[in-house]
Amino acid sequence: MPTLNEVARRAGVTPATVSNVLRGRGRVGEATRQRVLEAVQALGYRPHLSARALAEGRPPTIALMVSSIANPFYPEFALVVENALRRSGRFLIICNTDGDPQTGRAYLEQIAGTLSAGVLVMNANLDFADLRATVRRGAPVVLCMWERPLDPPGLPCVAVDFRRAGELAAHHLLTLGHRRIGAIVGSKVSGIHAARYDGFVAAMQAAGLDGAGAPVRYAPDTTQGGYAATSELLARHPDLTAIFATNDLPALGAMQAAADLGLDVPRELSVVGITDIQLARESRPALTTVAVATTEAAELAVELLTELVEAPDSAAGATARVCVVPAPRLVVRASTAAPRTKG
Amino acid sequence: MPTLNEVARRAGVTPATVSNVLRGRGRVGEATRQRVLEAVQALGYRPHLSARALAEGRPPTIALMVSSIANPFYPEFALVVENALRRSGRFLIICNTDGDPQTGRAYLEQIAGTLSAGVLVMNANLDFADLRATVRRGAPVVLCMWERPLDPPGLPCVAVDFRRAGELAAHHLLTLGHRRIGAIVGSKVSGIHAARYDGFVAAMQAAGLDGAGAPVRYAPDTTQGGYAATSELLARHPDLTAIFATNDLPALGAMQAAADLGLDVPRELSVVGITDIQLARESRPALTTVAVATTEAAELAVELLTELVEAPDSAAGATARVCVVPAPRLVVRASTAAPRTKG
DNA sequence: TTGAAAGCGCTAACAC
DNA sequence: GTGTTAGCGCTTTCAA
Repeated sequence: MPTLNEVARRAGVTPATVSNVLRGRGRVGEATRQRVLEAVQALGYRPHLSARALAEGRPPTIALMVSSIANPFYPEFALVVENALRRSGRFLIICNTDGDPQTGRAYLEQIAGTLSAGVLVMNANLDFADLRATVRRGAPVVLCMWERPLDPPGLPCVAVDFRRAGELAAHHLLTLGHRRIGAIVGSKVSGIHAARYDGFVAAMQAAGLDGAGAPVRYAPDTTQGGYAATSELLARHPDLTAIFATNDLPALGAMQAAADLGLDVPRELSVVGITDIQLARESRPALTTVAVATTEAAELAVELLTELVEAPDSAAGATARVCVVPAPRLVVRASTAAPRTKG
Repeated sequence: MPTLNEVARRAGVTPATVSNVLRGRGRVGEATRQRVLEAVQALGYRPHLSARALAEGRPPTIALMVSSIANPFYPEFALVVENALRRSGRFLIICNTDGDPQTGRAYLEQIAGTLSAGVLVMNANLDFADLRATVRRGAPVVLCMWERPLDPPGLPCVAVDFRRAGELAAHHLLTLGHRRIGAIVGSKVSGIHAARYDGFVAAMQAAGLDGAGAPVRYAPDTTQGGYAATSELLARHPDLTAIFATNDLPALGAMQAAADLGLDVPRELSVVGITDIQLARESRPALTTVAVATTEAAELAVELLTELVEAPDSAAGATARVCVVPAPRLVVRASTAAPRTKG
């Protein structure tokens, strides 16, 4: 592969000039400019990105940390991220942590700052201490889809009001007339779905019900998790008329469980989720859910990170800016309906 | 961030020695070894991957080209790829081509050889000429999931016998007693699903039916595509008792169309797909499909590419090795059954 | 407007 | 065993 030097030689100029031409820096005479361009063309020259990364002090690369890219939510997000990065001439490294903080730390230590200029963090179960260390090492970190806008994490983040999302979902069920509602909370209590559940509880209480006392199960954030949780809930509380799930995947699992139990959704059981992933539209019955602004969040996250990466690095860490995306909104589909009149 | 040099200074040795210690090359005295390790520890040193890439002449990175990571098949594949790479200390760059050869070429030209040591190609609609140019530039290319083992593409590849998969799927329907079967072929005729359709036609003919004459629709490789194609097929040929789709996504779309038409699957319409993606298990009814060895293919692809990347580069391009994964196998679930007796 | 030169952080011969 | 010396290909002052 031809190098800058070879191009320079061929054009009868120095490497510095070629560099200037290629990146539009510094003044270059139109004649030399042309000669350089021709040489580039003739040789099929492409800049060596690793060399450039070294010289510039930062790679054209961003890392996206996820627990598993196979979770149906992540690819939708990653797609937008990749597009946004591509537009700015950057590239995307996918880091699967397998939900293991150790793996996450290993990734951060290896590539942050040396192979990736910055880090985008989805729900990857990372230690905040590791993230802060990463920032100290000079690689900005942005948290994507932070759940509680009012309770900033001390790191730059894009926040989504998931508490509100929980409220909206619960409120929808209540409005339909449901009173005996079971809740499925993805990941552990202290986990990131707490805000969504808080919203549910609040909406229930606002309706004069004992929200915190409603049947609840904590389950892995998967269809299987939702399936198992629903089976249990229904076994223990056969009178439930609706299921509130903090995420779409468990909600989809709830619908499967209902189907396997011979329960008609929504006639005999209503199900509502949160997020509005692609699958929610495609399931039968289609899932009623609360849509969050995924695309906007992804774009904001990239924008924010890009800014930090390019910032004169002092200002970067100090800011810890919080961007809030548009409010979640209810999307009514076919998985919810008024409860059957008893009898 | 501390550099090799600083570590060396602190340990009272030269950079070369530190390098040797860190990568276990060359002989180093146990005492110095310890001192170096301590210095590394104390300073929190991590190698600068971009610098190393430059010096070694190749980055620790592999590019995976896909048309869109949001296609449910890719993340499953990418997950395995990432894991395999991680085990060998490499990193994964995701390149979405949006199905556009131009975008694909731009990616290849930019990163192949300079930011990624090699390229893994899924069905990303790339020009073969561009791929060959990439190889010439020194970046090995491996085609993942090549469809026709008997018809190698002239590039190293991992092949899956999709023709056989098509046969298996069709044969299953025929065995159940179906005779009026509609086919949905993902992507265009000349496209990569041709082998699967060939298998279908062959199986039909073997059963004494006019395979090539069976109702067929070409559709985008998506649920929507399958939905639309099924609606059309059923409108035109109300007597169809089964749908054969060359991929799971369109098959899932077919089931949705059936549901929306009030047709019971499998009682009134059987549906079979190919691939066995996660969703196939999770749909209701669960999809009968032909499983291909995705995991094995992903691992083989990484293995093959790694070999080529590390090869003394002359031998690399010449080989064009073809690895074949285990044969596809039928997975019977709930979306297929014997056709209803007429009347 | 262009050139010369120093260096980014690391590796790899080869010499001691 | 350990040090010396050259780069890898590019960017970026600073001079000319």
